[in-house]
Amino acid sequence: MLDSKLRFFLQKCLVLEQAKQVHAQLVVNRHNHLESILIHQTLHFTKDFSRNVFNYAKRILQGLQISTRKDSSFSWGCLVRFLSQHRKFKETVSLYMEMHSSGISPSSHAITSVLRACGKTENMIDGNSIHAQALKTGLCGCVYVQTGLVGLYSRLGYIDMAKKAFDDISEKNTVSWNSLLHGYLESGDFDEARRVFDEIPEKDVVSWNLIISSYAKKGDMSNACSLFQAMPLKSSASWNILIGGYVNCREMKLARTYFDAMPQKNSVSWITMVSGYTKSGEVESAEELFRQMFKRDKLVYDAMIACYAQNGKPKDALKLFSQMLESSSDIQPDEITLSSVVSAYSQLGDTSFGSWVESYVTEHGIKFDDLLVTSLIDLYMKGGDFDKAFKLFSKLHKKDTVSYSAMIMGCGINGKAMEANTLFKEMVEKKILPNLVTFTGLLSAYSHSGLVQEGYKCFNSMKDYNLEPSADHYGIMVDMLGRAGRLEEAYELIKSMPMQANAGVWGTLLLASGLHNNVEFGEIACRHCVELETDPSGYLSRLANIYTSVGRWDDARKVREAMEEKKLRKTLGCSWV
DNA sequence: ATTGTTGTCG
Repeated sequence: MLDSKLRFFLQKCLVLEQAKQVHAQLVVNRHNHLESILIHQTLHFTKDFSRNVFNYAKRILQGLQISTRKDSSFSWGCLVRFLSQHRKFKETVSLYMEMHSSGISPSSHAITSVLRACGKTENMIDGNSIHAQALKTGLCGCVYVQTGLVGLYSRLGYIDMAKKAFDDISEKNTVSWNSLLHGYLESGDFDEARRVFDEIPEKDVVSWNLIISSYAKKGDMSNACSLFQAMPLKSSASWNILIGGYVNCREMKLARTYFDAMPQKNSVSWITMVSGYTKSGEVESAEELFRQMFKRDKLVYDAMIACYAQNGKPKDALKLFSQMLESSSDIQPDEITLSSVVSAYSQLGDTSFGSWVESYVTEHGIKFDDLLVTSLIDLYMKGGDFDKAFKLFSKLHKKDTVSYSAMIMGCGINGKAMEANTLFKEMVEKKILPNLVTFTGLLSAYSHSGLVQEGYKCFNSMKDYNLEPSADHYGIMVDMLGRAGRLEEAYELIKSMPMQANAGVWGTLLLASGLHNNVEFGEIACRHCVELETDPSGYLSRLANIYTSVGRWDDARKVREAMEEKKLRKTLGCSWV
């Protein structure tokens, strides 16, 4: 009688404080066996992750004395599942291991949760041993556990093992089928995936979403779209997948069409659109959407801050960041937010923010991951704080193309050719492939140090890495040759460019011509600049200076007059070439 | 309970 009353009361138990009161009652009345249910209820009704609730539940669990093996297995399972549901995957695995070493046999809840966690963290080693434990404890007859195994092997790319686990399931449900489908898609076996999809007896919305998502990822939007139209019931995720597909193809107009047509937009829809506008550089459109958003979560802020940071608007990024800090207390920046913010500060050349981030991270228990460290390396290198940058660089768990490029780029800006060269050699030895940014850094390092021969060698070696020099790379070469006084050579290099030379490249030649008082190339360069830019006054005054420096006062005066009269560009262009 | 969609560094 009392049991059922308490049970009923426990179901109403939503908040930690209430749970504590009930717990006290249970202890007084020695209802130890109900404490497991209390743990379950408390965790079950905690929608957002709360460290307090978790610690509380764990404390009760450790204090359980007269509980049966079955009770504690159940409670541990609830706790493990709680962590997994709130995406604390590393902790999920360690809690499971703690349970295992306490001699508690796992429940099916615990096994499925920990399998999921292993899948998400790509932890095959623990995944395998958990598989073995499931076999030993006889839980491999449970569909959920078996499906969990299919999911684990699918996610980690062991499609043969996934298939084997799938075949072992006697009563396959749709989730089992979907997990297998996911496996074939993940392993890139698209034909088999399509066969599995067609074979699924009762396709649900996830089955459709999986196959549509794979078409969208391949960029095959016509198939993605026709399947989308064919599916009987669409979820928000279905729409988001389609929108995401168009975003990946830079088809922002179409993405917007579906976004506008979508009946129930969720946060993912908005973020997908904002990040799409970010990649295509349409900052105003992103802003427009951001303004329209009624409820902004952390990820939306992250997306918008990244939008500003990636599109050369660091001040706007910082403004939004401080707005985010002020807006509400439950939105807390994490390592992802901070890496965009650091990138903004880096563009402003403000190194002082680095120490703020470093203390903020330790104070708030934010993960200091390689991505955030890389953005700090960039900040310190650009600001000339090489000691800090090198220290962080050595602390990276895994050095990759981006972190090496950040280092080399910093060397380039600061004219450290030796260091850049050493870093480059190091990365080649480690088989880390350089990319266009790496070479931008290297070339500018050589250019700043006047190492023309090295620069040429480097420029020519780009094709060995299947890299096509961009206009910027040509620009650096022109700068290097120009500074060395090899203007003719620089001009020839520009003429050999496979793409149209931009105003930046010609402007570099103009600058170099001024450095060496060379009228011939100064005129050529200036003519091109005037053609390419709307406001030519800067270029014209440079040319005028060149005329002055060689004593051609008349020409200098003509150019200056023309500038003031604001004559049409065309007229100007013809008058002195 | 197990599956699908979103944000970060050069």
